[in-house]
Amino acid sequence: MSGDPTIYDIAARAGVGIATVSRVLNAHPRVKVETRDAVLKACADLGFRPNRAARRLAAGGPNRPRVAALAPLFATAFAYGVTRPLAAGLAAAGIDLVLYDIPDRETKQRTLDRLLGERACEGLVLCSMGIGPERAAQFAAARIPVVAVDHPCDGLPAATIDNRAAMRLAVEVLRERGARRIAHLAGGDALAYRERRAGFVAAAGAAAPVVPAETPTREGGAAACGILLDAHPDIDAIACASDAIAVGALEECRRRGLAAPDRIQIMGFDDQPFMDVIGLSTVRQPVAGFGAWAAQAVAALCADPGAAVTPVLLPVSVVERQTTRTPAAPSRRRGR
Amino acid sequence: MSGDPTIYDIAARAGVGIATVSRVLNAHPRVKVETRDAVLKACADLGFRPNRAARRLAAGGPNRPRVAALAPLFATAFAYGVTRPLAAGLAAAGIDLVLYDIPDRETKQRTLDRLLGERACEGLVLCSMGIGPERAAQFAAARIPVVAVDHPCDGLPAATIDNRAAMRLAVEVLRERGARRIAHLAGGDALAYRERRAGFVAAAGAAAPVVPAETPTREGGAAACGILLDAHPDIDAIACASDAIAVGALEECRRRGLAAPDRIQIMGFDDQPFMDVIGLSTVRQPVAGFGAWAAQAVAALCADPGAAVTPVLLPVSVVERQTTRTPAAPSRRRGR
DNA sequence: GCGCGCTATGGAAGCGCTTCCATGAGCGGC
DNA sequence: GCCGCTCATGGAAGCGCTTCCATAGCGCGC
Repeated sequence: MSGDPTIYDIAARAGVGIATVSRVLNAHPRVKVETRDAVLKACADLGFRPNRAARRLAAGGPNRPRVAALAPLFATAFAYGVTRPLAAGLAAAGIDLVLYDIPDRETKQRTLDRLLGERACEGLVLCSMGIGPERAAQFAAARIPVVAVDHPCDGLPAATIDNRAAMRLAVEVLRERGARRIAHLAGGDALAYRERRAGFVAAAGAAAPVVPAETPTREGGAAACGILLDAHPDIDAIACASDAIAVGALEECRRRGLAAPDRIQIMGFDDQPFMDVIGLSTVRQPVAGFGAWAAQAVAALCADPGAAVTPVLLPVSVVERQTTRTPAAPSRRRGR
Repeated sequence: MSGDPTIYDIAARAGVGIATVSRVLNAHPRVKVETRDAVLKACADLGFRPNRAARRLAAGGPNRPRVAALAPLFATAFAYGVTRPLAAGLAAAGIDLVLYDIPDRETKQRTLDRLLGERACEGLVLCSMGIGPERAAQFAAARIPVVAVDHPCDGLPAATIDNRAAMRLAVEVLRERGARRIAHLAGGDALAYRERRAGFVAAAGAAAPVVPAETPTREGGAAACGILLDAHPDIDAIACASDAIAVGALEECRRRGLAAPDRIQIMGFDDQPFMDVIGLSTVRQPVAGFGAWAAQAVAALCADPGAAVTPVLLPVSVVERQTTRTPAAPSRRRGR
């Protein structure tokens, strides 16, 4: 009786057989009320908690394959677009999807540990996050295929966008719309943000101002925009690392009386819901494409661990709205 | 060998013992390469898929309690606010959270069936959805506590808001801001939408126009708003059943050249992210309160099935922004 | 050439539960 | 008052896997 109590402990304490305990726990008829109460009391006394694994094993039932998806589900609306097609694709392949919200690094590690330790899944989708080589090796050893989305990861098949090129495109569009002094509001240390920053520097030159936002949020964007404008009042366009940052910047500009797009143009990144209402021009991410690719890739790998899954680079496009100037030509979108 | 293959089948086919099969599957060292390959080949040939439950049972390890949360995770940003505090509260109680996205009725039933059949959780949180009495009985029989949030459900402890009163409050605020002819853009058949509609009718009178949106989305809102304005051009305020509907209505009004709030006032419901940027006045839901309550309630019930959990009615407040007129008094918010 | 230690492997004992089957007790009808 | 029933219950056999322990084979040193 060291460790958690089992039905044997309950049976002993209630003075009945284990079969009876099982009947009580499963709400079978044909158990005398007093027996039932005695068992229930014993359960309560001992703090009994049936073992899920044992129940499932004994009860039989199908052993459906399961894939876990880790993502910062509620940090932005990014998961909106990714998760739906992922769930749909996996359901079509007869695979269950379990979602884990990963707000921070520590949660990520804990979740991965648990997934590995409990052998809780047959496949893994990593959204907007990477794992180290040791982790990858652990999953390989456990024969659990892993695919990544929105974040490349050494040795893992991944669907990504070319963040550098995307940011270069953003700068190009701003230039074509008449911008002369373009600045960048960068995100944090995450790979995607670093790449966007590198893309900006490549396109706008090392001399162009770059201010990192404390956090990739509206507040962070507003604060960074304030710093930027104080230091470089002549800026006439800002390419931002995310929509949230861009909205913060837009608010800060409005606060200072700088009209967009006439006095200053602003470009976001992501194209989250409602950005069209806000009128933010932005770089649109292929979120649904990420989800669909991940579903297909992980399903293939689950079915056959040796399957060849090709990494893909999904296209982005610039959606021009009210925070950039109207193009001379009639086209409203630029793809790449 | 009827049914799924087991390690015995693999062992037989590869001409080895089951212990060796297990070693291969768990990447133990000390297995000759050729033996390993033979086992792997047998696995591939037979389409072997280890049984998760058996692995966990045999491997031992902790049997952490687990709560499942069902919600339309990605329909709106509602889950943003609910899930975070829910996850945090459960983590503090040592309980794992598993999220299930429920886009439609069928998925709900399928998920509940599976949860019940696989005894996959020790507790359930229902977000924005109800279950029938038979379902509730099934969970009661399985001794799985269920709590509801944002949607009352017979016999289940729930955290809700008073949708009727909330909508009445919205109408009152609009009136105080000078509205004379107030209309309602209703949502669908969901209980919350029906109650909001009833609250509107109670406050505005049976003669006040009500147009149901085909879907509680921007598109649905815009279309319904068009119908409303065609039929009642003299409307000077719209109380909407959701923010999405309100944004659609706002867009439609702009399209028709009706300025908000001067010509027409618009009130949303929810206070989703970015509504402040859009400037939408709206009824704010206590989303974080829902999550926190659910965590505490279900944790208490898991620990002690007999625990007394009191249903709560959480307060809502009206957040006045740019789609309603500036109040004469300096206060910007009204609570209830 | 024999024994030792090491490696690769098989056998078997559970993990905690569900459930089939058997047992015993109580009970109405003849 | 005995027989055949039904009802409540206990015993034991797995569910498919991991892992401890034992065993067989083998190369090496003396």
